[in-house]
Amino acid sequence: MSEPTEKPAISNFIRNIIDDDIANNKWNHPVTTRFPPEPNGYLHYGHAKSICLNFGLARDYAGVCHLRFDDTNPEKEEQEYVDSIIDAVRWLGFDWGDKQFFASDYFDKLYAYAEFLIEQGLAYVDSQSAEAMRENRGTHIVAGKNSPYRDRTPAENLDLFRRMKAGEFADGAHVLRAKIDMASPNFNLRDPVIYRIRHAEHHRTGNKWCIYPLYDYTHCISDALERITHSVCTLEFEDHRPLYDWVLDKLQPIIGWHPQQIEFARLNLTYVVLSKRKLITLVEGSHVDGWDDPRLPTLVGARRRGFTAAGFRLFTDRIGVSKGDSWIDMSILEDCMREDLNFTAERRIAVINPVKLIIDNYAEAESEICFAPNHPLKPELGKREIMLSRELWVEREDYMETPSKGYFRLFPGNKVRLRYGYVVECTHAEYDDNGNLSAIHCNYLPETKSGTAGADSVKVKGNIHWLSAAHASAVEVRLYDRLFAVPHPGADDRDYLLDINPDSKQVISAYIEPALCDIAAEQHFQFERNGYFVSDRMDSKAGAPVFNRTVTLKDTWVQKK
RNA sequence: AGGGGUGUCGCCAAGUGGUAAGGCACUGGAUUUUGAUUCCAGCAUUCGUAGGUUCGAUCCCUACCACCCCUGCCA
Repeated sequence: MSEPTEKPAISNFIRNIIDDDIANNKWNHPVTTRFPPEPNGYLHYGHAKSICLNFGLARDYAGVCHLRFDDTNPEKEEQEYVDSIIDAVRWLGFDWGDKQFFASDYFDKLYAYAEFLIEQGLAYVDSQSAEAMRENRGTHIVAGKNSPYRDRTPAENLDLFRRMKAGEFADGAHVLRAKIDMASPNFNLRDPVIYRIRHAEHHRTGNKWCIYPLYDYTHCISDALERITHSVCTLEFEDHRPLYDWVLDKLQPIIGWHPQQIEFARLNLTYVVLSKRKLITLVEGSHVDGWDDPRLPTLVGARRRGFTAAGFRLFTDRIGVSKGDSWIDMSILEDCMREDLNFTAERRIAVINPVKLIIDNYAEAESEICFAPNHPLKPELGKREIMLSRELWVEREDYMETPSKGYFRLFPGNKVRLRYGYVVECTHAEYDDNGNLSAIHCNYLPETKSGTAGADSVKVKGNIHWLSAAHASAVEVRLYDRLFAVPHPGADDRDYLLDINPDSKQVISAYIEPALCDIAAEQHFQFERNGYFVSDRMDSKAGAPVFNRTVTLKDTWVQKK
């Protein structure tokens, strides 16, 4: 077994473009990408794809990837989100050195370039109302109408624009528009607004500005100023590329750099929702326990769930990148987490759904030590001691009064191994007044202790985990499952809230090895035969960890049933 | 007077005028004190459909079909 490494990347359309550019020495500049979030919310799995893609490209081509906050909308953006985004990208394992920028860093330049466009007759101040502008924009089949203000002179525009900046006008009184083509079949070119008046405090520039540039104008210029070579964004910006190119073409004389915008298909994942609007509803409607709920597809949630950065990187490589709309099944992500955790996580024992197993021929007062390896793939991690005694906790699912075909665990007359301990033969079980299983009885075979010469003298198929009832500790464990019960929540205009999986969170008390009580927060373990768990980084307390189930182990037995 | 994209195995995804990579899933079989892991083998005569060009087409041409995106002073 070797460490799961991220394989050499296979060809994709973005790499092909970069390879060509390098072959042609197009840039004479290191490959430079950027991850450009707007700090107005929490990052989710979809962002992880973009982050791994952009930073991965920079890493593979020995270039750099900038982290740039697209903070041009003062009404929505907050420092809190900036901080959480920084945490998330770092957590995913990437580093951007001093290449951290804000679009708001460029407000002065953006403004100066706007004056340049006005002077060139390429932008004008429009004083129509928002409604009038919408009406005059036209439709799919009708060309837009020119604004009555479209022919203002550069001098008049300059004067108005400067007064907009000076705060002489109310919000919405005027906008600055690029003068392109109101009849263009591409709406983005029907004289797009590039500046609007907003008397609002900005999280970084405070009250310095009351006019703010819009995305299409800001993004391309920010890219160019940072000498980005490949500006990778999602498909819905394909229609914006002509505008991206228009702005940079017009500004070529003063900026002299023109990155290539490349669009890829955003991530679609089954069994979750990724739209910001829906995530907000889930949080505000208390369908989940906040933005870092382990069931939510946010990165803060993923981290609490026990998902790992390496797992996300593996996932990104595994799903590839293309321009085709596609749906990735949640099982792919879960499997990536298993693959990482299988190598990474130490093994421990926990009994999640306990029932007593009584070894009738084991002396009541007695107990003994058994040894369990901490990681079957890494013997260098050593072994730990586990106490065995007469009364044990085992999983309810490990007993069947009348076994179904192929079942090879506990049932009367059958032998199984108590993992790392003895082979026992099941004799009978007890039931309470309600008919529920209350205890299982067995006898052990003293010569079969694991690690002794006679260990293999009796061959058994079944192998179950257990904990000494007298020694085990009880802790809170949260069993998480997929948030939605169907692959495509809300498909066919159904209310997606109706598709929520009612059993996505189960809080239970489970038994664990006593030493586990002292572990630190955010430690990953495989609870043998149960799955991967992590000590919750928010709710664990000294001596009293809380465990979150990250993902179960693959189980071909339940599949067969 | 609409425009921009995408269609290759169940799910992703390479490829490209010379006869369909890879991964995941799945199915066998081996190993296994986790029904896990690991290992080995199998898994598209076919590339949305129909025509055309060509010795040869998934690739070029034509038409058609399906799906996604676009009329914020959001990003």
